[in-house]
Amino acid sequence: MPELPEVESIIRQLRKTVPAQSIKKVVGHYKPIVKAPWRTFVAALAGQRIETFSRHGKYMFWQLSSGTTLVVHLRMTGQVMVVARDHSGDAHTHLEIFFANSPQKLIYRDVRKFGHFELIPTPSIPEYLRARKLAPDALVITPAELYQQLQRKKTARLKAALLDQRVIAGLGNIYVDEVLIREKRSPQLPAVQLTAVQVKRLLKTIHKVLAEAIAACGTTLSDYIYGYKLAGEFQLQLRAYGQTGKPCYRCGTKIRKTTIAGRGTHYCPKCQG
DNA sequence: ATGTATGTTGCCAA
DNA sequence: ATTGGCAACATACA
Repeated sequence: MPELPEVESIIRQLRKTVPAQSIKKVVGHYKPIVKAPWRTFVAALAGQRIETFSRHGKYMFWQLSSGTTLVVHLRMTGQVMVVARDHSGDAHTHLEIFFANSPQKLIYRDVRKFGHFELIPTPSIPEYLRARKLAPDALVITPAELYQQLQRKKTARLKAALLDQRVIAGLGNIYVDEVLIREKRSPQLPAVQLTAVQVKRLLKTIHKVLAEAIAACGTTLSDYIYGYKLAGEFQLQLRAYGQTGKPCYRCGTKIRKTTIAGRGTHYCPKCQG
């Protein structure tokens, strides 16, 4: 579910709401969410404060006072939220983090259990990104870098290339479709065919769409940020994703849906060829 | 009811 | 080396 704008919205909310106190207790209801042995995880968190929250693409980094960082990836359905200490979780609540002297707790909920928590030394964050071959974040990457990555693609279509986190980090299925319809660019186009000038314009559109989505607190339905007073209102501005059969905002042609690289792809057959 | 789709990513094999 | 397919899991909806 969460792409760059959603993760950014969540991080901003966490900065405002996660207690500054040290962690008092960690409870696991479904421990495989955590990559480390459970005892190791509990020992690493106990007594630490979560000092900073940062993001690269869809990865979150929660920096602990001890010099360890918690890498959190929500995959499709992960949710983190701060709720009352006595809030009773449902069957999908897998982790609970309690703080000293705080009426609040931080919980992790994930219907599909794809998300995960990892423990790494804070100084090795760059190494972690390198090991995953993660491209620069979509808000940071330069036109030249994006062009270079797209040029390396032999046959991949633009849609598939933009979903590839080793090309540009942070875009997912929703925002790629939203960017391409605004750019009047076919998702089927071989990525390698874009010129440097076209890539520069494409990146501008990427920045614009992401900025608008962040301003709207993301797209995904209210529940992704359940517990917060944030709705995720970018869905009101969707022009392609989920709009199958509806008129294109630009020319009125009906939006079509197809499959590219295994992903549902929404596009205007007239504007986007 | 049975099959299909769902925002992600890593692993597999062609 | 690249790329597409599938699995990990649970739910909603034709």
